[in-house]
Amino acid sequence: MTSQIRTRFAPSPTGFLHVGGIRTALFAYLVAKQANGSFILRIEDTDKNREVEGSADHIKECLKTLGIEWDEGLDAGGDFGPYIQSQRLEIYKGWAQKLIDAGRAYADPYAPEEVQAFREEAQTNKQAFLYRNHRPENPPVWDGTMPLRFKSDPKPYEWHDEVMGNLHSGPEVIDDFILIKSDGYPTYNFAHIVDDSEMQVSHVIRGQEFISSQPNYLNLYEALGLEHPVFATMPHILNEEGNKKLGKRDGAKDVLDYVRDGYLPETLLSFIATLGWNDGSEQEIFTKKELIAKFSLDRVQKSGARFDEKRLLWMNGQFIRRLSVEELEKHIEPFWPEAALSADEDYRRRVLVLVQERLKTFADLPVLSSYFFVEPEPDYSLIEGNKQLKKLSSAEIKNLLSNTLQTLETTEWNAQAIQVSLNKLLESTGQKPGILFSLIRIVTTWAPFSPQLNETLELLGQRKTLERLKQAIS
RNA sequence: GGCCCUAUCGUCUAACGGUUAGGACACCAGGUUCUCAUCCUGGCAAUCCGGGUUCGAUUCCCGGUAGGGUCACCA
Repeated sequence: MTSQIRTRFAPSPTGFLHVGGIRTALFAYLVAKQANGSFILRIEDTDKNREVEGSADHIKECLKTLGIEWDEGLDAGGDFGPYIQSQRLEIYKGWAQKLIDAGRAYADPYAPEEVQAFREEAQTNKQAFLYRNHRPENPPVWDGTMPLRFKSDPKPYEWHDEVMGNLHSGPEVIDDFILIKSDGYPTYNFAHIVDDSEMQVSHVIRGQEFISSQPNYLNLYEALGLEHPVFATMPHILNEEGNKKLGKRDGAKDVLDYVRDGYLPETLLSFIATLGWNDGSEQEIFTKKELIAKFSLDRVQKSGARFDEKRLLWMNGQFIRRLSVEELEKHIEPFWPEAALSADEDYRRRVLVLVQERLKTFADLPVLSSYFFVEPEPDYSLIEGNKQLKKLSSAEIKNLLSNTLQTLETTEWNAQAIQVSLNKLLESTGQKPGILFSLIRIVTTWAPFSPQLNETLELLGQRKTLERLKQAIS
């Protein structure tokens, strides 16, 4: 008998997937993969009011984009389907009937307003609300039109959590929660336990918001006669201010937005994994392969971590620099400036090589490369704003540029020869590189920054270089 | 308010009783014959507070404080 590791990611289709959700998915994925187990994708669509059209597809796309692939569940099949909760209603009813038969579930006869009144009363008394304080003595037979509640058996619990360690609670947190709503759909509290059991999930990995209902789940597992899986609770990812969990309102972005903004999926993976986890070494950046090999739940931080975009940006630069030209070309495809699209492929590749180490995100490409493809608009503020150049008279500038023009006209056009010529110019004009090179750089690119001068000119080509010099002189 | 969880540089974190409390991001300064970026060097910067336990506490215990979660016919 093998005890296979089976983890799942079970989002509800209520909108986009932000980094917090992705991290939970990633960790569940890593736990499964490193043990040669299965990672399951299940959709928890038991709240039809909150359901957002198309979110399931979107969730799938996010996971695929980041390379978090599921072995079982949506689109992947498996022996424990269906993997969409709304298609499993009969299964939940079956389990619910068992509880009714065992006297562990009963119909909730109150009108919503009545329950609300109980709740407010508790609030007034500054107490936590417990439905079971109002448990009806002779509940009606459940006919499906009323909510079905769990008849709990309050008691203290101690349990282990792979991330949080040993946790405990008193009987006062156990309550008669709803198993099946009056619309016939099960609640998360009921459905996930049934599903995890039926799907033989070995590790339940989820966010911190469920930690306080854990004792209730434990109580239900007992009533159902089920062994509970291993639990692992992930701390929240906090917003930039660090004062609450990351959510849409804090401008939490869709993971795919980061990809659209020029971040590599690999960066996102490494960044998200190291938000609250490290392997104990001083390694800062991990590939997916390394994560699968090195990840462990017991090294996940217990406290929430803030999402630091600066670090993400740095990390993306690191990943971009590791890319081969071919990989870079593939990823950067959608980011080329308009004018580059008609340019020669080989030429574009050479531009890429030149700017690669300057890219923090792919979105930086246009600023970094446009002057290779279109004639730049002269921007004299670049000269006037330069501490050294602004001291020169326009006659002096023209003179320097004329000398440059003359020299470069007879220069063999490769980076090395260009550098030799530039060095000669330094000597003949008696100028410092800070003046001469800056000047040439500016009038040939009209950009605030560019790669090394000789390489820039080489790639720009002799014809364009000379043209731009002439234009600057006239 | 009840219950639960958490607490190391600004940020992400390392140190499972003994370290000058380490690394990374960010920031600052310098270097790489020009800019920007990269890269290199250096700098700034932390154990929430108070009690214990101990020869010795970032580490263990207790109490504060602060932050977070939860108390739905949401997940």
